[in-house]
Amino acid sequence: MVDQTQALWFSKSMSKDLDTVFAALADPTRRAILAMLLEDDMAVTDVAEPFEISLAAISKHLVILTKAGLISQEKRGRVKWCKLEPDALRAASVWMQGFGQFEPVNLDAFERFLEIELPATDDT
Amino acid sequence: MVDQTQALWFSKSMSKDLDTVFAALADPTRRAILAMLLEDDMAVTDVAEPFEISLAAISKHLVILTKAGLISQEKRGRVKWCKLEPDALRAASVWMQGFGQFEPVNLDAFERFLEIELPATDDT
DNA sequence: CGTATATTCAACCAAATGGTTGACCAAACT
DNA sequence: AGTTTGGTCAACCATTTGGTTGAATATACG
Repeated sequence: MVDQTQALWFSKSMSKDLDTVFAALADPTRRAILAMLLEDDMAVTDVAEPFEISLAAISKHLVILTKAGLISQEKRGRVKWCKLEPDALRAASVWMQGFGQFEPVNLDAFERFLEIELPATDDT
Repeated sequence: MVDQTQALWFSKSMSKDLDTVFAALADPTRRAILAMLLEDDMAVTDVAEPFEISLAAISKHLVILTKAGLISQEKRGRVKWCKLEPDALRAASVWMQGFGQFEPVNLDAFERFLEIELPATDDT
């Protein structure tokens, strides 16, 4: 039933983390923003420019991405710069990789994999 | 590695795919269900058993997971069996890998895994 | 047959989401 | 100083989401 492996991905902090990260990634506008930031850091106005929605809407998206830890924002002068923080994707990536190894035989390997990878990711 | 996947992120169908997959993963109940199905196929009632919400709510979650392609459901007799479909996670994994500028934790192992698994693409 | 079991459906509800607009504040440029 | 620029805030709106309940539909069992 519920074994030790599951305790890791059911842990409260981890689960809340994954909630916000996956929810942030579920919106195409936000994924597009992340893709833009992959090329370079950008000011909020420049992030908003290619989209047809209002600047305020983009600002909200950026807040969501920031809360998910997927980007960081630093204000220099009156300009707020947005920077990709790909580390936040690691927890989600690790979680997802567990489902790739679908064969029950590989479950032990996944368990070991989690124990190695998770401590480097989440220590809040 | 980045430019190869780049075309994928912007394609409309892919984007809609990612919408539904990431949205499905954003709910802790649904992730818990996936984790349960990792161990074995299960009937809807058995999936619902450890949760405190109603069976109907679980049934809805299973519909969402099915639409995202993350599970499949097969009705045998009056029992509907739920089966994990980890292939659906692959698209999301690949998308996330594009942001893999961050120091690869163990993503090279994941890449090798992808190369092994990708040709064995089974249809639903 | 009648009844229990497995699952979904339909109607409803509260809360969250993604968007708008206009007011607002702080920094920069004349 | 006054005005433009960069960005957020607040109030609103429509839609979606995640949950409930009770009725409905199969399928199995005795």
